[in-house]
Amino acid sequence: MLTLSTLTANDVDNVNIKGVPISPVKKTDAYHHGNLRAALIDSALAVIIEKGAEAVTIREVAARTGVSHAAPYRHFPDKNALMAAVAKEGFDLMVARMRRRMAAFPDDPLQRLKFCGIGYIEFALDHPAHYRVMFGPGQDPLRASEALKLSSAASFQTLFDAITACQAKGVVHGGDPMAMALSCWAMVHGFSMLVIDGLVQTRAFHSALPAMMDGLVDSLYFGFRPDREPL
Amino acid sequence: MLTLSTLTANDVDNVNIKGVPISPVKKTDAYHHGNLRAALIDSALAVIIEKGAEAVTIREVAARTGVSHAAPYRHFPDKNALMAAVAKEGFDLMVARMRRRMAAFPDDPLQRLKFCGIGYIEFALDHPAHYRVMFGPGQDPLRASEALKLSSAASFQTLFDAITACQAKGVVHGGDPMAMALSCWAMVHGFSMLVIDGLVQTRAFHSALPAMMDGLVDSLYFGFRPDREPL
DNA sequence: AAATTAATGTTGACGTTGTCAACATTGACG
DNA sequence: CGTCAATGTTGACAACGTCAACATTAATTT
Repeated sequence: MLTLSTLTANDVDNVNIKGVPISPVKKTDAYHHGNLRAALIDSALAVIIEKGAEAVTIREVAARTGVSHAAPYRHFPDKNALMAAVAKEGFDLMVARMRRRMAAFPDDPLQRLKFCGIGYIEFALDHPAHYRVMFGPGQDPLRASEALKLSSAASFQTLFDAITACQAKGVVHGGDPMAMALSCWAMVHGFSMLVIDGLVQTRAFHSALPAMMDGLVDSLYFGFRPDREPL
Repeated sequence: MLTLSTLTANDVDNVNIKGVPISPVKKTDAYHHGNLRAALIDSALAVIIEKGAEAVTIREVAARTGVSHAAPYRHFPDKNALMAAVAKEGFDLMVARMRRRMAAFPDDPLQRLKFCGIGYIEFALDHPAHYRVMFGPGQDPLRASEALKLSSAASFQTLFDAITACQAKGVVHGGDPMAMALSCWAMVHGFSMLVIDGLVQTRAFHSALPAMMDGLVDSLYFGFRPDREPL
């Protein structure tokens, strides 16, 4: 869930107060912005964080960036293209987070797999606005740009590679790695979405998030069979 | 993924042809519709199926129902309330599907749990438009009506009860049923969302959906440990 | 049966949206 | 210095969500 406590400094461009209309940011009286495309993406993300992806408007994003309402159309064919750029950035950041978490265990593939998944969930919960855009209904993978497809595929590929590395070491069973990767992905994606949408908190789960994540790991490694060793 | 082959008769109110503007349905020249609230929900669902939840407009829904653009405001305070009504209906249908699947195994709690999850996924994949609205960003659980909260909670409760029944019979391990229910829910929700959003097909998974579901069940029951019996 | 009230529908309007065309400004290039 | 391309602005359009005021009809009360 997006709360002030889950925000990081990297998430926030600025903060507006409820009921106070935004004053357009005046850029430095120069006609050419110089880096408008990137600035628009940053502003869009700020609006997503504050108000949700569905509240983003091209006009507000332009105003926050200090340009007129039609300027974005010089850098993005339409609104959806701007949102797709936000999504691509999110995938790149998420893969970086997954890989950084894995890097702490260079010689232990099972831990690498575990922290690959933990990195995924941490990113999603630290950047719920980004995550919602990355996996929102507005993103049709069949119409995505090649750049976005590559960024999106990298997250699954990272997970898949972590599983095949475990199989090579013999620390997981030797079944179909695609099916195993799908199970992992479904689990981490489903959990992330449920928490972001506030569906977990509303059921008063009594565990902290780390304990919930441990529960997911436990379920995936040991399964539900009654004859397993207790955690 | 929404295709003509996955639609059921219950999904479709009518079908429009691309490029052909909708002609407003003229109702029977009566001033009072008589059942407008339900008709608006049906029309909204039809638009969601055809164009996606984000393309729904109050004006188009009203036109398809044969009333003026302001008539919906006599039955719903705003657009989001209409979408929430669509979501509630979806939860009710989903829980009915889950329970109907479970009913085939009155004396086998493990099969009941398995088919509870399968019923969940089947509903989501048979009714992707409904499912997207049910779990979309537009639905804030903290602001949901009591009716919607109850309908939403019923799906989790059904899953939770299936797990505690398994524990009572000793066919799953005796850990925290809440954590186990969360793992199940994350798995079925994540899988459903990934398929609906087209993220699974684009990775060329070579299994049919039933085999994919078996893979999820396998992962959740047996886990990834290498010392388990092969499926 | 008539009058009154409530429910429900319509018309028109407003502010905002996404997006486009035409024009304006400035940086890059020859 | 002139030309061109990139990029920004202004203004306009159709459509949106939602509201107020009005219109119609069903239900209720007298």
